[in-house]
Amino acid sequence: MRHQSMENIANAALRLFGEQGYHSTSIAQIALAARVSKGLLYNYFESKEALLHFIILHAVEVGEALLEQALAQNSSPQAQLRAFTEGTLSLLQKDPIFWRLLTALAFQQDILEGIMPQLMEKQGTAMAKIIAVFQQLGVNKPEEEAMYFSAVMDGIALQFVQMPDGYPLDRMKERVLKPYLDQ
Amino acid sequence: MRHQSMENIANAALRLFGEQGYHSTSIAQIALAARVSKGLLYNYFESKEALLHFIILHAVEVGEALLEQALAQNSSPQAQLRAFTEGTLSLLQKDPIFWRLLTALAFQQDILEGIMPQLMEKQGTAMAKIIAVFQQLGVNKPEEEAMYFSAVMDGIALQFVQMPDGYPLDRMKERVLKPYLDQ
Amino acid sequence: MRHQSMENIANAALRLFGEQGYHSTSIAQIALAARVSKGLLYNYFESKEALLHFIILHAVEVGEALLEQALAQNSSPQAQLRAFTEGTLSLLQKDPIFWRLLTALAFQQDILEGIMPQLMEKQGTAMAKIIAVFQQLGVNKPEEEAMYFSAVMDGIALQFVQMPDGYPLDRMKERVLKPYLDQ
Amino acid sequence: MRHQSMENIANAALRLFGEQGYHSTSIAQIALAARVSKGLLYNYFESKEALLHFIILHAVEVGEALLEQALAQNSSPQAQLRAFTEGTLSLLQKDPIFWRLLTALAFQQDILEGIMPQLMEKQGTAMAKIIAVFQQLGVNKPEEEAMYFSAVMDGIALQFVQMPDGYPLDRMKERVLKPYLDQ
DNA sequence: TATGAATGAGCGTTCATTCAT
DNA sequence: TATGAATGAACGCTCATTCAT
Repeated sequence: MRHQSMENIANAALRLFGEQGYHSTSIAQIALAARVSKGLLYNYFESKEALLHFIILHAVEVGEALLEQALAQNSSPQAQLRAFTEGTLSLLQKDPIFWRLLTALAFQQDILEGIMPQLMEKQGTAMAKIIAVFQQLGVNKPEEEAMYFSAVMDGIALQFVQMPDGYPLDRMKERVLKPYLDQ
Repeated sequence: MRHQSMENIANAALRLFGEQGYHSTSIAQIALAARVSKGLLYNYFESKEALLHFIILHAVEVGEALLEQALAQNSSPQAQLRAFTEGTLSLLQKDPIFWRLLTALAFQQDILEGIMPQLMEKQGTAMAKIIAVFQQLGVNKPEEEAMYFSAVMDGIALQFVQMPDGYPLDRMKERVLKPYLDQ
Repeated sequence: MRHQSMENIANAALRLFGEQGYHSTSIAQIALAARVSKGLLYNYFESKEALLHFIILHAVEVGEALLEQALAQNSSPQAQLRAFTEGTLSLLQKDPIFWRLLTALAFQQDILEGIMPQLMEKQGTAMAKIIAVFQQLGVNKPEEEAMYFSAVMDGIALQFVQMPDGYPLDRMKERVLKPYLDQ
Repeated sequence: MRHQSMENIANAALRLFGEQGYHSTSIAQIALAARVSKGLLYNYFESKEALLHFIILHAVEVGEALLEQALAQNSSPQAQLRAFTEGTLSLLQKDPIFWRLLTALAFQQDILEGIMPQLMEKQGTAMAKIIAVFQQLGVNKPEEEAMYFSAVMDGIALQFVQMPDGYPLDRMKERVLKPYLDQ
């Protein structure tokens, strides 16, 4: 971040996008919340869409780092899978609003068009790593299992961000891991 | 449906909302696609939001009917679960754009506010029926398992609507059912 | 009135224009209140404006008739003035909403443009008759006095229609007449 | 007034509302006449209605100041009454279009709803002061006389704004005052 | 005589974006 | 670096009016 103002803007935008949705949040609101002028915002970000893309890419990088770390800090595939799962769900728990935003955005192609290629590429890379983990786990069809696993994680995230209070995240986590870590 | 025009409007709106998102679709576009005037649209729907709600509720009712049928036309819980799973995924396959719209909407509270209560109620009713199926299946913690199951289904739907071409929906289906139907 | 429907329409329009104002009343509202279709309304009246003009001219004719009668049924100018004054104020009292409409319209040239000439002519005719009464009363400058008198009547009407409840219409009436009828 | 533009807007709106009526004047027309964009208008005024209210309250304050001054700068009730009467009529003469607007508005409740309370309160305060003047004049029933006086003033204003050219405003003024100031 | 589905111009309003300062 | 006055295109929506039936 080049500047405090830039960080303020990104944070305010993140919060407001998450709370109200992208389209329902105006530049004026963001500038007000960030305590800067609308003009300044355009010094840092080319457009409203560029601001959004900046936020999204930041988030995705957090997820990448998490996966990276889970793999690096553990040697057995079991431990890696557990670390990644726990890390992901704990991110969710720490900032549900943010992940709600991301989930919501995942379905609004009108907004994502500009960064879809980058996102797809990053997702492909991550998927490859997860497949490798399942391979080492020795499951039957590692690709299919990785896909199933990531569907489950997505589903849990989806349900959790919809209803963060009272969702049994921990029990779900154990339920996800059980088939792989049992025994 | 009072008239052909009303159906045209609802269909055009569904397609455009699904393709471009709700906010990025204008009334003018819908009217154009439905080959009616903007004014006529307001003879049938009170507002853009009301038009959306109409579409959503229609969709939810289709889902309800599916569950109903799966339960009614099968007696064993195994057959019921399979029928419901297959029915759901076949709906997805038949009209991915539509279900993409629905999934996207699930995260845009600014839009849903008006019908959230109705949706929550319907969802609660459906969940109760699914829990009952798992109870009859004799699984350990039926509530938790139902939740897990619905997370998996949501995750698969989510991934499928994101990438309908090439997604191995059938293999995922078998993967979902296996733990419950395997001997 | 050619027809019951026509009367229904005119009455409904009168009431709604009076209650809500001309611009804030829609043709749809009038048709609904008159229990006819919008289409039928256009069988009887060329346009919304024509409907308004019809109502206004009707009202003005009522006023003309009142003045006529006050003059015809009384021979002394004192009795004529009293009869006209009392008649006018009793009309006000009988249907304040209607006269409020008329008063309001008197200031909306955008609406009146089409019938201004007719109204001016009728008003000139009436004024001439009132001047004649003051002449017979032997006041100093009958033209000026007639103008003053009509200003007073307008002012009272204006205040009364603004606040029909509790306005001391009778006492005002006596106050108006006193200078002319005393002794 | 924060800016020249704001003044331009208010002046243009005043003129157009007065000439064409509130409903028949569009925001586009006002912006055009004020030589600003439609958008800018909304930087200064929340809505078309708020713009109107701003104009009205400005006008009413002018009237209040006039009464205040008439009372403060004269000690005898005769002089106060004359000063107020002359001041009022000279305001009328200076800007008939503006007062025509105000008079027209007095009858359009659909528009006034938002500021009626404020207006009523101001009017009550003014009326109390006028009653006090009549009390000091020693007339028979001061309240009633004040009401009559204000009806006369309203009636004259009404007729004058309807037909500013050729209306004998001065002679009417003298006619109004005569009963009170004559010896 | 009577209907109401259908039209389309025009409305008030919003908001991402620009630019002189 | 920072402002906020100013723009203008686009939006959702209304409504007087028409016309096939």
